[in-house]
Amino acid sequence: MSGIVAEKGLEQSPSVGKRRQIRPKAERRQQLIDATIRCIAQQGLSAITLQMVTREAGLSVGIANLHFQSKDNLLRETLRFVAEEYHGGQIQIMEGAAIVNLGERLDALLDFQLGRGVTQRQKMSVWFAYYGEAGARPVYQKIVATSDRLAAQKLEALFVEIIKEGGYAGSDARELAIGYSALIDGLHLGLLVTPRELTKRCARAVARDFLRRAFPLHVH
Amino acid sequence: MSGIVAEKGLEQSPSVGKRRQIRPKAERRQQLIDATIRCIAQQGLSAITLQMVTREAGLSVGIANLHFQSKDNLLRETLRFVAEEYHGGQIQIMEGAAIVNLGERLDALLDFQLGRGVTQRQKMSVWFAYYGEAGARPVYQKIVATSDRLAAQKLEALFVEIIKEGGYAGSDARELAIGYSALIDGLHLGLLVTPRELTKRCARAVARDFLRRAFPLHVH
DNA sequence: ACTCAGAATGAATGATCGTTCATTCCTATG
DNA sequence: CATAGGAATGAACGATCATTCATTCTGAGT
Repeated sequence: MSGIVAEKGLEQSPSVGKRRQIRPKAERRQQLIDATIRCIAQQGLSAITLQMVTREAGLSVGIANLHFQSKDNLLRETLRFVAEEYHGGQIQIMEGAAIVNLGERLDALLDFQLGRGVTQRQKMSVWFAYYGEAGARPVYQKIVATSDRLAAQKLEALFVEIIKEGGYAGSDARELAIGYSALIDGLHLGLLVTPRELTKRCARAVARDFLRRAFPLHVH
Repeated sequence: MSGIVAEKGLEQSPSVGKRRQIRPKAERRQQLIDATIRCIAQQGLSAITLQMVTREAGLSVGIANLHFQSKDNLLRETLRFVAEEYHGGQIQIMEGAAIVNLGERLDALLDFQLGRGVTQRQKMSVWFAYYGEAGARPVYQKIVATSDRLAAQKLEALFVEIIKEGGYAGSDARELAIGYSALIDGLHLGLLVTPRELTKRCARAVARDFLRRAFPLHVH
């Protein structure tokens, strides 16, 4: 169903495979993290329960504390996974040698950030669920900041190249990178909270418009 | 201390005024909403408790269910209050006749949205705490959408005027309004999650840069 | 085929939460 | 001053949660 994260649909079977299976630790951890993501997206971070997560994973309640020492730790590791997946995907595009043309690289980045897929909405929910708690929990701030910083640096470096290539005078790469990142975050928020009034198509157009005003020679 | 919302500091007294007071219903409701805002900002939405809120308000536990029928309802009304305060403030600036110059009106709007004050950070926490749950709770989406729609319309109308006055060809007011709103939201997010890497001064500069590129004759 | 390290289970525990409601105590009204 | 209406209280209750751990079961190594 979801395609990207969940490779196995075995544990969903309702009343058949009751036979317990022993699997390597890393696999179980990922299985629980995936279930946590689905639960947060469907029920919210404040309503999440270990019974809920383990049932979604098709496992028993005790296993969560076996592989992650506590519920808090499971939530932290889940955030770390989502953050690294999102920022890692961006970084891969930005420093990937596959695309030489800088304008096309911008396009690829935008496609990734506002790309389609049911998964995307799931991830957005998780993303902002943690952001919402970040104000009260410095641990979340720290986890996000770690991978966020790297992506921000790569984006700034890409903008530096583009500014140099296009000869855009009076443009500050750092300021533009902060602006673009904030814009994407804000569009994600709009897609999540008011999906009726902000279509994905419109969000893409808005982001593209930002880039066009900044780098007219490279976009469109 | 906080100036805008909390007018009364009487209930903070720790061990003195134990004498119970009877106050009008509307006042108690607001008192509880204010306490809820402070608690969410400090502890997070997922950790909030009625005992926590009522203690912060200097009242007994039962009073929350007396004035709001349930905890869920208290949280909903708190979100409604914050949303209307934020969007109402914007609308007041945008349709206020006090400022005739359109460029100055933009400045005032930006000052309001990225203005200083301890209160601001408290409100941002609450704001995103609810956004984080919006994916799983359609009620929150509805509450925010109600006041958000109005502010979005007013902003678009302001941009239409500015585009007309400045003769900015090829600019879509609706698209720009969506982009500007998203940018502000994203900057708020950055200020909340990575305050070390995004100063308020920098956020202002980024937002101003966006407006300058869109309306060069009106800004700076 | 046998064994055993350790993965997996789920009933039990104690803590905490939202909600209720019998009771207490203000205060407006006469 | 006396009184009634209702605002405010907080102990009590049932539900639910995270966490523990004695027990069961698996599967790779011999």
